[in-house]
Amino acid sequence: MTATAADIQGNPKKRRAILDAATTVFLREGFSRASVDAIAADAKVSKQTVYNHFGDKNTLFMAVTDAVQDMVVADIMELMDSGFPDPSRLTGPGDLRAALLDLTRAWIRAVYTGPLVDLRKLVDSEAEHHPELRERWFRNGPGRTYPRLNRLLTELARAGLLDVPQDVLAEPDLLAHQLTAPTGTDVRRIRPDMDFEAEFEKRVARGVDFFLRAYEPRS
Amino acid sequence: MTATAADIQGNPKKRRAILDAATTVFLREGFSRASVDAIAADAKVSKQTVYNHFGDKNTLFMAVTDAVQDMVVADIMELMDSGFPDPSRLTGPGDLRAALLDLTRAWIRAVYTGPLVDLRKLVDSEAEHHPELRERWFRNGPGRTYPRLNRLLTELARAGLLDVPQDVLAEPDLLAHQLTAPTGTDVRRIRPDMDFEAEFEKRVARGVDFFLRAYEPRS
DNA sequence: AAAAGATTAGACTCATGAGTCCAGATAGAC
DNA sequence: GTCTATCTGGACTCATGAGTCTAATCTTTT
Repeated sequence: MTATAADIQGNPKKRRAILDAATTVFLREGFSRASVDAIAADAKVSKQTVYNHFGDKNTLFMAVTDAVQDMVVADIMELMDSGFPDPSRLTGPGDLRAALLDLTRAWIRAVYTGPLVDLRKLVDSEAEHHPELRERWFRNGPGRTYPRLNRLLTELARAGLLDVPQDVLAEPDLLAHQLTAPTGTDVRRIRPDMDFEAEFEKRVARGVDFFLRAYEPRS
Repeated sequence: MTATAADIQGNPKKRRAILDAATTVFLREGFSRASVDAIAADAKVSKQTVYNHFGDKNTLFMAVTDAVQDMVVADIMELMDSGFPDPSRLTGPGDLRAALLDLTRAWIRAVYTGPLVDLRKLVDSEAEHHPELRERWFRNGPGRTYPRLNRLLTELARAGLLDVPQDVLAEPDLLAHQLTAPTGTDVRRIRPDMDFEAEFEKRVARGVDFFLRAYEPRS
C-alpha cells in the first residue's frame, strides 16, 4: 500500500538484487505463480530478507512495476524533451515525417516491446482484485507520458505543421493516442516467425503515414 | 487440450449449467483464483460431475472461451453479412459515415465491452504457460472476424467510397485494424465516473471520423 | 572489540485448491 | 421393474505457497 519504514531500511545492494530477481520471476511466472521463495533464491538472499525489505508480496510487486515504469518513462521523457527537433526547423518536405518516424519508433519500442508490455498484462489481470494497482500504474506511467506527447503534437498543430480539428485538440491525450494506438496494435500483431526488425520498421512507418494522412495540411 | 470422450457424455443441462457457472466464476476470480469447487457450487452440481464433463480445469476454461467467443462472433458476422448496406446504395453525402458508424458502434460494443474483454485478459495472462491458448483464441475469434471486416472495407475501397493506398490493401487485416484499434483504445479509456453511453457514442464517432479523414476520397 | 542492525537457513503454521475415490442415490431407457 | 449411466457429497491425498519464528552468523558503526 503506502510506503512504510520497512521500505527504506536494509542494504541497498540486496534491495536492488531482490527487485531485479522479482522482476525476472514475476515476468516469467505471473503474479500468482511467482513464489517469494523463488524470488529469494534468484536474488541469492534469504526469504526473510525479502520480507524485511518489502513487507509482503503485493508491496514487492508494486515496487517492481514502479521501478520498471520509472526507467521507461525517463527514456521517453528524455526523448521528447531533447530528441525532437524544434518545429521551426521542420521546413523541408519530408522533415516532419522523418521526425515523427524517429519519435514513434522510439516510443513504440519502449512501450510496446520489452518488459513493460508483459508487466502491464500482469497489472491488468491483478487489477480486478487490487483496484489501486491500475490507478497506480496509470498515474506512474501513461499519466505522465501521454500528456507530454500530446503537448508535443499539439505544438506541431499550433505551428501549422498538422491540421487537427478543434474538438480533437480539446480532448486530453487523444491526439497522442491516435498516433500511438494503431501503430502499437499493428506492432503487437507481429508473429514470432516473422523478421521482427523489418516488420517493426514497416509498421511504424505505416502508423505514422496513417496519422499524417489524416492530419497533414492539404495544400 | 484436445477433445476426448469426456467432453461429449453426460447430461447436457448440467453441462450447460457448469459452463455458465464457470464463465461467471472465471470472470469474477481469474483463472488461478477460480476454484473448481466454487464453480461446482455455483452450478449446483457436484465437483465430480464437473470432472466427468470436462476432465480438468484447463479444458473447462477453454470450453468457456470457445462458448463466449462463438456467441460474439456469431453476432458480428451477422452484422456484417446482413446489417451493412450494399455499397451501391451509399450515394448520399453522409451515407457512408452513417453506415460505418453503425457498424463500428456494434463491433466495438461486442468486442470491447462485455465479457469478451475480460476473458481475453485471462487468456492473455495464462498464455505464457499454455501457448496453445493464445493460438486457439486467435483462431476462434479475431481470426474469423477481422478478415470479414477487412473484406467489407476493401469492397468499399473497390467501390470508390474509400481511397486507400495499395500497400495498405495488400496487408491482411490492416484496414480493419485501422478502423478498430483507435476507437477501441479510446473506448477502453472511458473512466467509471463518466457517463458511459454518452462517451461511447462520442468516441465511436471520433474513431470513424479519424478513419474517414485518412481515407475519404478528396474531391 | 563490543553493541546494534541486518542476514541466513530452515523449520513451522495455516490455508487453499486440484484431482481422486467411493458408496449410496436417482433417473432415463426399454 | 430392472438395468445402466449419471450424479452426489464428502472424505482424502498431495502439492504449493504466504508469512512467521528462531538461533546463529555476518557487517557496520562507534
